[in-house]
Amino acid sequence: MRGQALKGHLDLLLLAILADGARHGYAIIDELRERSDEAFDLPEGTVYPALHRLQKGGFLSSEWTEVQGRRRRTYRLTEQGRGALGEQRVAWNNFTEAMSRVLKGAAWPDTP
Amino acid sequence: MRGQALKGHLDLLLLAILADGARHGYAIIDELRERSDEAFDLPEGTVYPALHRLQKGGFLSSEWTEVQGRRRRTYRLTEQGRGALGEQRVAWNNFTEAMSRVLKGAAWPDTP
DNA sequence: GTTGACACATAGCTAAACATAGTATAGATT
DNA sequence: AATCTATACTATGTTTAGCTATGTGTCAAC
Repeated sequence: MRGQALKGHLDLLLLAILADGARHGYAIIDELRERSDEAFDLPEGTVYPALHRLQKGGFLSSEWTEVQGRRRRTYRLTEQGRGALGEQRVAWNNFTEAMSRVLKGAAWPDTP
Repeated sequence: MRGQALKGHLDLLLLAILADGARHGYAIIDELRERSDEAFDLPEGTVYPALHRLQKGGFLSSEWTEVQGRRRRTYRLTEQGRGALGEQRVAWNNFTEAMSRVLKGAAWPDTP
């Protein structure tokens, strides 16, 4: 996927993944890749800072766990995060609808 | 509409508007606002630099016209711009489909 | 003992949307 | 006459957020 498409929509993706249950960062990356059919193959440098930002904003909580010698930081949605997910879903729907209205008006270059 | 949602999708919008015929910057802003039902009310500081960027990239051509004492720079799609519009439409579809796949998996906070 | 998957962190770059301000004309309002 | 509003473009600077790059460390496999 071309790079900057998900600008501004990454938070929604992360919140949506975590709405299905608490996960650690690496697992979130995996699941994003799988659910999107490889479309979203996000680098760690994208996801980890975003998770930190969301936690700082109060949308996520986290705790350290240790699994077979490997430390993991497991994130889960807060109440506020659940609310934000709902809002961002609505915003996403509004956005795509506005996009379609604009795109619908335009002539298709490939179809005469 | 919340500001930064269209990050990375503005070019597609501009190309789509211009696919219906040549227009000058201010008219593009107007039509974007109308077609989107006020959702996209973009400031000039967003649109004009984007038009310059698209022209610099070879996707648009422009010429000065004078209408009732007011100078206008009228933009039109180049052949390359028409191609880019097609590509970006496909990319947009892929993007929204990937988003829905991720969002579909997630539990809705409002619906039990 | 080196490679590769797992798992996290962060300093710094960059692009792009946006804020802000400035220039200038035309027409309506005061 | 003066001011305001809409029209129309330009330039400068800020900010945000995704990404690159790099570093740390564990474990299993080869």
